[in-house]
Amino acid sequence: MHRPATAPIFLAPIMRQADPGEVLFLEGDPCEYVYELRHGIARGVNISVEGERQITAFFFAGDQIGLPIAEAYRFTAEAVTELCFVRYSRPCWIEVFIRSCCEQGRLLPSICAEQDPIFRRGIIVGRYGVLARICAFLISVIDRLPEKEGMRVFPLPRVDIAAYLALAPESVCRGFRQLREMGIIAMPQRDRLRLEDRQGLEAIASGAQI
Amino acid sequence: MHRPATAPIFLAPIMRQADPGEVLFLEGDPCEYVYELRHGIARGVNISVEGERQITAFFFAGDQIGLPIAEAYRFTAEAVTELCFVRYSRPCWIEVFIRSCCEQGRLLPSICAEQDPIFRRGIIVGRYGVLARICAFLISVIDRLPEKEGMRVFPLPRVDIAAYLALAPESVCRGFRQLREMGIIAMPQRDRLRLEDRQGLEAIASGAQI
DNA sequence: CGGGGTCTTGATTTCATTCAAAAATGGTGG
DNA sequence: CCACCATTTTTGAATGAAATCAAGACCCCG
Repeated sequence: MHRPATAPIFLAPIMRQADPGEVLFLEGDPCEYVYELRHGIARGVNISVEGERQITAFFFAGDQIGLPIAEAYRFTAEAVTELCFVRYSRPCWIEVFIRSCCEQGRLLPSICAEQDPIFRRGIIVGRYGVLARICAFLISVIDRLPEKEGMRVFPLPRVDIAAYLALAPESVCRGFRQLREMGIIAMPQRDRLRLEDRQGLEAIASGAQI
Repeated sequence: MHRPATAPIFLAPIMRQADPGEVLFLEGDPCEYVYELRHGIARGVNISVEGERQITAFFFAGDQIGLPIAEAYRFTAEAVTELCFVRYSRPCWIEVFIRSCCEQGRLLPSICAEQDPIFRRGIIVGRYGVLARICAFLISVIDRLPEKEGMRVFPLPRVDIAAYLALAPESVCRGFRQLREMGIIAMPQRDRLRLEDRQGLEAIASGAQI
């Protein structure tokens, strides 16, 4: 299991659980804890005044989320699947952070690890075309999904993928079908996925015409 | 090195300049310097393999960009207008960063200040509709534009706005026209802008139907 | 006073959303 | 184990919005 370089420094904390849909923390709340995912998938959610819901990132086992970079959390974090996680209090996390800054002289994978998915999502959503977005999305998640009997476990609801890609759920569905018909992916069930043609996927993701 | 407590955090560095279009640093290059803008506007650019160009952020006077959060810069930085800036070497910046972490116990506006615009852009681009995106964009920049004779100086090329909003330049143009006709903004010249109806702007930005 | 670039406008085409409905899935209780 | 229901997913057809295509206007600079 992937784990950030800071993890071993912490004392073993209590392992906690969350059910699908459960909220870990709310956008705007003061950053009290940093959450470290051990198992399962979480989503970062932002809701506009008018109720438009965007998923700004998906997070996986090994990710730390809710870093106290600002005073308040910048997104709401919810469990997508059953979740196992631990959490560190803000002062405790900052202490470890600073120590590891001093020792290693670099600003830590941890900050990067939370910011990067958000950054990448911006670029994915900025692409033209349903297929390009879906492919770019798949590339960014496929390697972090657990494997089972030669297939990736892909438990993300279509609605969530749509909210992440800024598309209608129907468009997501049609996109997946097209990729199946093109022989780029296999999806025998909703939540099982296998990459058949990585090159093709990458080509479409980076804007190649079909 | 001994320094009185009242001393400015950084020693006064050399003031540098850049012309429109000039590159400050390139995506992928190792983070050698942090750039602090003193005057003018810069853009963060990401180019896909196929040449699709996205502007992932605009930066203004007071912003620090190119923070060494990862080993390499995650975007290319270019001057949009004439630019004045200073820069700090990576080790120097990190030293100040850590000290200020320790003293204040918080992770600094500085990181936030670079990440936030990128985060916000993701949300803007994730919105449906040309007008909603343009309005959300205007809200995020209008207060950072310098004022002149009762109008904001708005020197961003339409092409850049389009690359930022993931729209065609023509759509940006039509959007601005519509906002003008609705009496929400005034744009007597390309690079002059006045907000006539902030509430209206905010309403459209957050998804209100017209 | 040109001339190259950016910007704006209009007409057309393309593509994604929407609307509507059917199929699949998962969970529950008999 | 099966029938039933609620929810999610998938599919098809129609609508609508933004991209594209093609000119024309404007602006800056020499």
